[in-house]
Amino acid sequence: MSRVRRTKQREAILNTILSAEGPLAVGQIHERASDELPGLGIATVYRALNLLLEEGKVVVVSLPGEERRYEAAGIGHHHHFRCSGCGGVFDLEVCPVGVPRGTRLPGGYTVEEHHLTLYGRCPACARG
Amino acid sequence: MSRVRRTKQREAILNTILSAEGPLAVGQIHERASDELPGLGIATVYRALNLLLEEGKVVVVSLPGEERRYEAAGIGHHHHFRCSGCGGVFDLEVCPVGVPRGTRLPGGYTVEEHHLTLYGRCPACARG
DNA sequence: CCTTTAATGATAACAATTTATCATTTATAT
DNA sequence: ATATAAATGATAAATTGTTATCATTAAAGG
Repeated sequence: MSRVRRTKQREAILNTILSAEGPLAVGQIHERASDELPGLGIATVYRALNLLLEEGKVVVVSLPGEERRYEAAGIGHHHHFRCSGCGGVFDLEVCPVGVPRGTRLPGGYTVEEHHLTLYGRCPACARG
Repeated sequence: MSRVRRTKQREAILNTILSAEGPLAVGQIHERASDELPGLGIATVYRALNLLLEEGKVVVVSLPGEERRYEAAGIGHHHHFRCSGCGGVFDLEVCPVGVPRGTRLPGGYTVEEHHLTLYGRCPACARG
């Protein structure tokens, strides 16, 4: 008996996420996947995202003060850049944080993880 | 003519924020200030916070995926530690981020600001 | 001590985001 | 090709967080 079916909606949604320059918000996913599949319902996007999360194919990315975004799972430790011009969020490869796991900070705080967001201008917005 | 009045509610709310170990969520502010002033309404907390923001006495702090928090203004550039044990958020003095303003990253991104959150165990939760 | 009116507390109203409902469509095993 | 039930799209409903409303309370200047 089959359980989960393969549909063009889910395919379009996953493709959108996999080909993105960084994590996307639900509205962005809906917009972009709708280009490929006009008429796509927003509820379908939410359902597909929850399924992809359960399957471990996608992870949630939260930036401070912003709505949830979604990006492909398995791209390892990385951080994000938020452009103050276009509002876009991009994956970065650099990790300029000098606090490895296990570091004990003054005050007695033991660091297990960190979350960094860089803000500034992306190349396209740099001249504007 | 007097404009803004000095009330015990606002005083309790500001005291709560000034004496906190880090930024507090609205609910926490309400709880703590209610200890000093039983019966305090949640709407009053919101109103006081908006006033304090306008006056520049308080600033908003957002951690990834969490509701807004509020802390005293004027404590300069700093970051936050979030304890995975008690859920508390604490101010840190360290800034272990090696990306000064103006840095140009590979990919052409120009950094203007950064936002760091460290996760781990606070001293009190370290043994638990 | 009065008077004025800003502030409060309770709660309804809003706004934004996510989930539930349900009739219809469609993937897929036979 | 057909039957079955998962998936979809439209929309209502539920959540969560914040603001507006309004009768009552209480700062604070005279």
